[in-house]
Amino acid sequence: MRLHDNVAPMTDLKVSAETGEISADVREWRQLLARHADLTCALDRELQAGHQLGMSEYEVLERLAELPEQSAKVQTIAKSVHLSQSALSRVIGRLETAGLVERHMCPEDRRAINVRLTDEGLVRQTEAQPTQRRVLANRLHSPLTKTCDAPST
Amino acid sequence: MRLHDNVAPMTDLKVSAETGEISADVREWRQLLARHADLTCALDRELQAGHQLGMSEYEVLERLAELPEQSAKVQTIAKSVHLSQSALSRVIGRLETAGLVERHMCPEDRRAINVRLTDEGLVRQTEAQPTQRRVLANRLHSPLTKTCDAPST
DNA sequence: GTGCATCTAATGTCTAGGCATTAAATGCGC
DNA sequence: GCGCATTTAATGCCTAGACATTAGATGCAC
Repeated sequence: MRLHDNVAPMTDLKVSAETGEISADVREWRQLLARHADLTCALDRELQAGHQLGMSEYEVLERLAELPEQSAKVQTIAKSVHLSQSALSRVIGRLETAGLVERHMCPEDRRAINVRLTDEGLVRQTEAQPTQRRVLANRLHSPLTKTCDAPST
Repeated sequence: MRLHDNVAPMTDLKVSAETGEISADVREWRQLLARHADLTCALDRELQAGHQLGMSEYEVLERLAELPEQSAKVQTIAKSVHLSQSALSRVIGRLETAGLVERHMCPEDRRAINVRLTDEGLVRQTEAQPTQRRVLANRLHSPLTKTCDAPST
């Protein structure tokens, strides 16, 4: 679960010192977890089934496709995606293997790598986008039954 | 990423057929992802550092502690936690090894397992709860800088 | 009773992803 | 120039968790 080093050192602050009650925060947190699980699950399944893409792969493709130059340094991508640097490196590796992006050396900084969307990558992202949008539209504001069955049929 | 079988078969529905724009849904989805990553990361880190508990372990302890009888069948717990049946079984295994819960056979249905919070488990959950509440209070509505650094100091 | 479908929880296996380390490149101090 | 800290991306290693399978228990049909 843990992510890179995102977390501030703990300091104490208003703890409402609840005893046994379920606080509003906890209710909201559980809703967030439920929504996240539902969407993540649906997106992953539909992107995989329809376009052979995992959610992280799609996210990276999408970020590249949004840029006018359709390429970016790994570091830049890292800032807009919730993945550790190593995980991102591996996602890019999978995308490269699949022929959807290419890795190129940066001439001006030879430590950095430029990741460029290939034509096929753009096609794939363009195909997958409606799937993602449809899932979001269907589920982002749906009632949340926890057993998240079939609200869209 | 994928979860059990939560997902409905795809059917087409209002796709707003956006072209290149970032839709409101996408913005909302990215916020959800960011919030989830931030909280997950912070909770996991603080629960681990302060109480030797992962987030999933804590969630299960909390669910049990909320029940008057402080025990439940695995199946029942599964319904309130976003884990596959196998993952839950392993979380319970870790909790059992740590002495925080006990597994007992159900007399009335010998397939089922009753999971009971031990005294130590209750103590641990009680100690950890303020940590969880503090993190939620600090971060659940904080501005979201994506590089989620130190909003609480 | 004997099958047989169903349900329960545990486990084998695999992948994604996190942390730590590494190698290469940079750039600054000297 | 020569070191040395910093930055970049890749990789080794490990854990959590998902899917598939398994073993045991149940219960119904007959």
